[in-house]
Amino acid sequence: MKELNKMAVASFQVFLSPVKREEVEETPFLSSIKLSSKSKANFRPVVPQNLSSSYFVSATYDGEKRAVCIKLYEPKSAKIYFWYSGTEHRPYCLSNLPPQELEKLDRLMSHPGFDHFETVRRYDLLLDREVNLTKVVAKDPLAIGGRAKGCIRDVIPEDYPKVAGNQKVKVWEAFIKYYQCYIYDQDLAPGMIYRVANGGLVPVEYERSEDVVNEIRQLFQNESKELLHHIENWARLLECPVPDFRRVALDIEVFSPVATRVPDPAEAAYPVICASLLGSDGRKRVLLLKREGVEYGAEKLPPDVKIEFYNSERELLLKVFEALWDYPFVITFNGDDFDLRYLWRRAQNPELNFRRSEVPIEAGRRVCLLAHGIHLDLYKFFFNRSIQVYAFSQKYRGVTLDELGEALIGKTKIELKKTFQELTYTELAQYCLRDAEITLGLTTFDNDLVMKLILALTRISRMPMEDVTRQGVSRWIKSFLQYEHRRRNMLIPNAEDILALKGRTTTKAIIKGKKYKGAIVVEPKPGVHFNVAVMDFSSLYPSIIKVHNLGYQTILCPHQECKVNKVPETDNWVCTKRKALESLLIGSLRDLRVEWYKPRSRDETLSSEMRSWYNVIQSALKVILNASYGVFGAEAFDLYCPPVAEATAAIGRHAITQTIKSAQELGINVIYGDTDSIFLRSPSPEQVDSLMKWSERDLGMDLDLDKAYRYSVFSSRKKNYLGVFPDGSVDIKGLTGKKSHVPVFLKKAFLEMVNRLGKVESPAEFQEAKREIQRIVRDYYLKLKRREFEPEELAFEVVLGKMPGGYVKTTPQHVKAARLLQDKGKDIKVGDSIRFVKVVKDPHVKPVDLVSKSEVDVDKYIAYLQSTFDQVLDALGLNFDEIIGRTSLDRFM
DNA sequence: GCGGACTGCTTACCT
DNA sequence: ACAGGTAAGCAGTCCGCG
Repeated sequence: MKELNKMAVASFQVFLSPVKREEVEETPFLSSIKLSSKSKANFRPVVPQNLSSSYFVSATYDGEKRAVCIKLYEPKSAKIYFWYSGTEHRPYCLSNLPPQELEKLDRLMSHPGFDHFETVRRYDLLLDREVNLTKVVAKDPLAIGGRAKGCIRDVIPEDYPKVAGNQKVKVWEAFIKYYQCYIYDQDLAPGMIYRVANGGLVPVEYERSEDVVNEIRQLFQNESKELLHHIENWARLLECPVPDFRRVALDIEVFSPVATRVPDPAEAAYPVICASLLGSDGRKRVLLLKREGVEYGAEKLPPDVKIEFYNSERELLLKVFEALWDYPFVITFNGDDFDLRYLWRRAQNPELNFRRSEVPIEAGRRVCLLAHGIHLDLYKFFFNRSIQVYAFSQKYRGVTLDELGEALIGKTKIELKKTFQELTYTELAQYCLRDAEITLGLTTFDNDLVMKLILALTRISRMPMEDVTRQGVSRWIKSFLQYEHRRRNMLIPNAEDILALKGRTTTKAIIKGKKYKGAIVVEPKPGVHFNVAVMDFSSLYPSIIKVHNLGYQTILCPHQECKVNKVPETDNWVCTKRKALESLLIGSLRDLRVEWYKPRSRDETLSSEMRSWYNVIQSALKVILNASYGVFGAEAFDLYCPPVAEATAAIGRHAITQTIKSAQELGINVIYGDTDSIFLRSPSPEQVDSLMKWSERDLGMDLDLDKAYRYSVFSSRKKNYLGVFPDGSVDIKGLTGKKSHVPVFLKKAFLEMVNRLGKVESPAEFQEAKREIQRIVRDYYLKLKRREFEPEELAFEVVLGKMPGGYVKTTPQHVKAARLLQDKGKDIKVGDSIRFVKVVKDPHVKPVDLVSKSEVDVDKYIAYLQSTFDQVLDALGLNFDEIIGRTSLDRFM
């Protein structure tokens, strides 16, 4: 085990005046606590010489100490401790110029942050050979790449051509945050357990069951040694137990002179009038500012909620700050941009007279972090598309506290009938408390699922918890790939170098403006098909990346002899001599999820606690795996390499076409397929089995039976079908009647039909069902004709993708409605759902609240009813016009 | 000046 | 700031039309 040297600094967090606070208890495992007498450090939590097992939860760079600060969470005391790196590691970047050439650069040599040169060797994966490089070591990360002019990474390529002509000079690894650099080089594992011994940071091996280790080894014995090694490494990170996170949810309310305006945190011009602090320890506090003319109110708050009144805003803020110094984790919803930012800005107000050291918030340009604990902004986390789609299977749509609360924990915000100023104290308290309840609830439901998910992602990505919650999946993947490069002494390439060598694609996308051809969708066979089996490749793209050795190094590699190893349908070739890092890492994650965590998350022989943890891990892996192909086609990704994405998709197309061919040769009727799946009409178990074996043998990939339908209904439209399971439940894909923006009137009609279809068990029962479906269609048609509806039921609900003013090319209907709302003084933001009804009069839309029954454009709704039902009626051999008794002449009229 | 054919924009969805 | 493919509706444009 490796011990790291560091410098030990002072003690514990101590509050001197003006904040009164109980003496902090000394915990027995802290051997030396030094209390700093310097007022500047009053509020700084400090470093113990010794500390028992604690979780590495965060890392930052401390500019004053010129050291990496690692935040350790000790779960028994439920406190955060700091550990600082020493001088053994310094920020650096790499250059291809030898030291004697670099020495010619005045601005480099005279840079106050420059320290020294070292000569190093690295493996350059693009060139497939070792290279000699100079490590330019600095005293401070800002010297390498600060915002000030003349930082080292700019100076080297700018100045060298001036002294030596046009020679190609480059720098590498100059854009890596220093604390990440430190994590990679010291082989640290965020999210894992460490202790501090004599001032050194020591990894702690947790107790692992021998059985688990052996079972994993057994399970993957046929894989390569390298792959097994990675599987075991990931498992070591992911099997590690999870602590209980002591945390507080914070929500504040601010006075506003204009009822419809939210106060701007950049100004923080108005007082904070209420704050809720809801602890995972059960403490529930609502802090209220006493104001003139405000009534107490009759509302009863729960008895365990402590209501605190403050005569001055300063006192109130001090109490809030006290909690922010105390709790190791602080949870907010949009705290980066509102709650914490507002508090921070407010504390700058000279009238409130706060000293810098009293304020626990460190406001950056886009984030607000805590000087002491960890701030997790759930808005950013739930906004993450990958989290939304893959971890929560689109259970929520809009990313608002209200919608998330409703969708995940069944708790909504309190609806206000009055403006903020008109609220009584208790009404305000209730409102604010509810927001904090939802915020905390979002981290506690399903046994702290969200906290566990964040921790799992922290371990995989090797990033601090704060960063994991704020950044997208491409950053997570980048981070662990950078770590793996450093582990192996490989040079982390510059994006432009990959692009220069491997930026071209050879296939033509079907969609205009896309870079390469994607997946195949099989033309469906329209009609009703009984006994349908759906087979699919488990994790198709990650499997391809694994099996076909794909990565930026191996695609279009420099070896002449590999050029025959062509990717089908493209001009790309893949290396036959080296193993790609991405192939190894994504492959091992895939195998671990598919073969280990997914089955065990459903294994009834395990405790429910174990199952739920395994379920968290398998969804974390799912999030990463689902993005692992896409990132190579995403310009923002540091290892952006379009031919890798192109090859992955091409091999995917090849795999599914071959599979369809093979199925047909086995005499199976393939009725549909999309990307990685094929739909088979009443195949025999033997046929299914043969196909699985064929895939395993000929493609080297797992083709599994995914689901079986009693019957399925297809129109001629792709990505558009309905399948009835043996138990009568109905799987609906892509049909308009299920889409979220469709008026409830149409959804209700559609649902009635779906329910009827769920009851059909055999072809013979279809006649009766068809008759009833015709009746349903007629009923709803007549309801529209007779205007038997409420405008509310006819509202479309479409989300604004931009600010209403941002639409310059066209003005879609929901934007027209949004602008009408703005005219009424409503505050409209990106992401808001706009509810509107189609009307006869000119702009043809109206916000739902302004519509009366008589203005509704009934014909438009009948047309919508038709298109909604046509998707299914086609397949049933029914015709909308005939059902409603409309002749072609009627339609002409 | 109007309608049809067309393209492009936008959203929601599938894998 | 993961990808491409598909459906649907509407907005805008162009062209023909005595």
